[in-house]
Amino acid sequence: MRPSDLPEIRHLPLFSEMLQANFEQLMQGAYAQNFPAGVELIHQGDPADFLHIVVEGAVELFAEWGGQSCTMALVQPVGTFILAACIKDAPYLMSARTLEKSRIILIPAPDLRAVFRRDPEFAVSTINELAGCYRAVVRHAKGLKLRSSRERVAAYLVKHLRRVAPRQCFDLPVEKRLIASYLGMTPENLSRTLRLLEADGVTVLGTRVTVTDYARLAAVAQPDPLLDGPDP
Amino acid sequence: MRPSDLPEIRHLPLFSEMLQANFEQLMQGAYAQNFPAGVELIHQGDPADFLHIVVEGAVELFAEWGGQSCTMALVQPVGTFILAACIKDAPYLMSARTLEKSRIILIPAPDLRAVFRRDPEFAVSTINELAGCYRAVVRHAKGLKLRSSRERVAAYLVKHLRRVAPRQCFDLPVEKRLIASYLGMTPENLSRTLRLLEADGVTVLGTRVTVTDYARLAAVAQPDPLLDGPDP
DNA sequence: TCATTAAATTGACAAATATCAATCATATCA
DNA sequence: TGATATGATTGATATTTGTCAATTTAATGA
Repeated sequence: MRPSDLPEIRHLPLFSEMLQANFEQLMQGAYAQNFPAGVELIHQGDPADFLHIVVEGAVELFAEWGGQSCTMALVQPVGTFILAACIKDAPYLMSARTLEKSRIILIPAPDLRAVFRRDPEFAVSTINELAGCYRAVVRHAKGLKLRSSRERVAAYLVKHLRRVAPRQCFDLPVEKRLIASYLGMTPENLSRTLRLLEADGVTVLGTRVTVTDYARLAAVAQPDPLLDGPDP
Repeated sequence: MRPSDLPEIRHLPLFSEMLQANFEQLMQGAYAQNFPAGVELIHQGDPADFLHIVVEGAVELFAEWGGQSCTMALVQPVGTFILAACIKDAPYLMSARTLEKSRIILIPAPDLRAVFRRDPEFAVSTINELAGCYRAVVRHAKGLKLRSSRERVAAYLVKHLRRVAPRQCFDLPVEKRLIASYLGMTPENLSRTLRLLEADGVTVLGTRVTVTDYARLAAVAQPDPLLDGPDP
């Protein structure tokens, strides 16, 4: 574990409120590992051994069934994943792979479970973290069921325009095939949809997204905090 | 609050481990209410005031956007809902309505938040409850993205055959239009799909489902605990 | 730099799913 | 019990989305 990792982790909402002694103990059992891009960190169905924290790089959470695969979430620094499986001591529901060269902190699941039994502040933080994760998946499921693929794409663009940059343009954070999979559609369908959205005030050239008419795009997306998350 | 309500609630995993004193305090602020069928208990977007517990009847959680609506979950006795919104003190992501005459216990959200800060056992139970809810939605989202509607219907039947009754037949727990909405399809599509599944060892007459060839149906559904939940 | 691989795009087509309308069945209630 | 409303089913059709194949574009590494 690198000394510079600690403050970053300590500042995560999940760890910021707990007692220093407990944090130190948690970190004592933890270790860091560097992975190249494209490494499968965990495989769905395996027993949950470690809470994972992405310190550098990017990780894709994906799911497989019947020979297919789909992206479920993207974790970027500094973020944790598969907390719920660790807590329930249950098999992972999702697999995870690095999208780029990544640095991951691993905290043994039993340590985690032991500490939140002792440290009420950490328990409260865990509760808040889980509640947040739950709400994020509910929003995602709502989007899948209530919006058409065109609306999902528009909403994705609006969301990133507001979050990543308040300006008229931004770069897509990952490959389009991942975005397509995350949005529950094929790459071909995404490609065509982006082309069609040019009539609604947005142009995509490579990874560069330029919004020429926000109102028009928003009219397609109908952004809603109950589907897209809170405004900031 | 009826005296007979208490033991039932106390036996819920969420409340079974906490100190009696804290349970009593929680129940002191709580109250019960009886509702006829078809009442909207909560509306998405409203601030989260109360944790809801269904003691009798049945409640549908649904979501709305752009003039459409879809079923997200079904809560039956004895079960809780919208815990996450209460914890985060955030707007409800889903609306809820009674499907039949129902008896609901309401626990003020601030009481809830106060008690799990004091009672570590309750905090741990809350963590487990939330982790379970999270995993349930993840499984639901996986099903929506990875399975076709035919496969979702088959999986739904297999799941209920194993859960509700180990025998060859059972009754659908709710109206077909709700099942369709829950599975992310139209009632017409569900109707046709059920007819087509007759070639795969299942017959549906009204609400009665009869499975004549489990192996065949299971071959369509490819049941998987990572999508359908644990076996029991 | 070029060669090689992977991703993105495009077109033609097929399949899945939704929509609309009509009918049938079922439940509810006066 | 019969009248009425609601849900379920069915057929015809439109729309959406996926699949397959071919090509272009971009990224990567020797």
